[in-house]
Amino acid sequence: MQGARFETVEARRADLRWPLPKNFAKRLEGTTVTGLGRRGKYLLVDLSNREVLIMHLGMSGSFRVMRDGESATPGQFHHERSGQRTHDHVIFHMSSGATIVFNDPRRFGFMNLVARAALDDDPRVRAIGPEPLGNAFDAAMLAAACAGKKTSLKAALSDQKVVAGLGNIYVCEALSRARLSPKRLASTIATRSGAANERAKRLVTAIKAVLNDAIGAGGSSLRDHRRTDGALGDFQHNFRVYDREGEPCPTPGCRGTIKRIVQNGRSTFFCRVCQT
DNA sequence: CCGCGGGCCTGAGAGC
DNA sequence: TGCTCTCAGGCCCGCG
Repeated sequence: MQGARFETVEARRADLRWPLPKNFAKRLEGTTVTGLGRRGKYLLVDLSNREVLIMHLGMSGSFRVMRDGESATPGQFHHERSGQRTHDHVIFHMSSGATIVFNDPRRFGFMNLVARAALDDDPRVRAIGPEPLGNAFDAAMLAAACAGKKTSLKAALSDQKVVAGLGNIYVCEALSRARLSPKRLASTIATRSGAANERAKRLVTAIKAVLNDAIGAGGSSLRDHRRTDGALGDFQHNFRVYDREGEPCPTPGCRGTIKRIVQNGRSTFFCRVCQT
């Protein structure tokens, strides 16, 4: 997409999580992509008309990139009926010859167009916390964001204002690696004590490591996630706790069993023995 | 202000 | 076979 022009845009369904903006396809057609970026889980496409295309995958969204006449291998996708993929809601035909297909069975994803200048003032975008893989994200920064929070560590890490980009899987996995309980009060990694500082450091190290490992493995394909070439990610095979209720804890020397509990309406997987 | 529960959607899998 | 029920990678909204 970088440097290419939108030649044709197909909006096959206008009702994603929210309605697509007025004249969505027409506003995109003819513009050129001047930059591609991301903030937290928001995908940002800078356009030559000074607008930004904002996209979010929600729970089940994925992008497929095809070049020239390439088509999907039969059976490569879920949601395929008699050769036709269902839930292909938006299709970008680019001047580079690439076709980008947005597929989203549950339609919790969305797309929007806003003026570039307005984006920086958008309260939602402004509220997004630090990028976890950035150099600025360290124990002190995480501790500051957790200070005074009267909520669980699990809920704090899931809060995009505390740190950007962590979802249910990677919060569970980071807490497992850091050997911290998801039920622990978030503020207990932020008090002015050596122990709290140690916990914050361990957690930051774990967050960065799990994200780097997952990215290296192409992400976690539980159901809908695909890489842009259609291939499955592999990180689901490396989960320590997520979706592993009843299995032995993988921590060396730990005799615990992975438990599933519900926090804030979401499943949490963890080991009560080594995660304290 | 904060935290919580419900809602938005479709599909897969379990149990009967 | 087919029904009902639960659960799923996220986020917004209204309520207390």
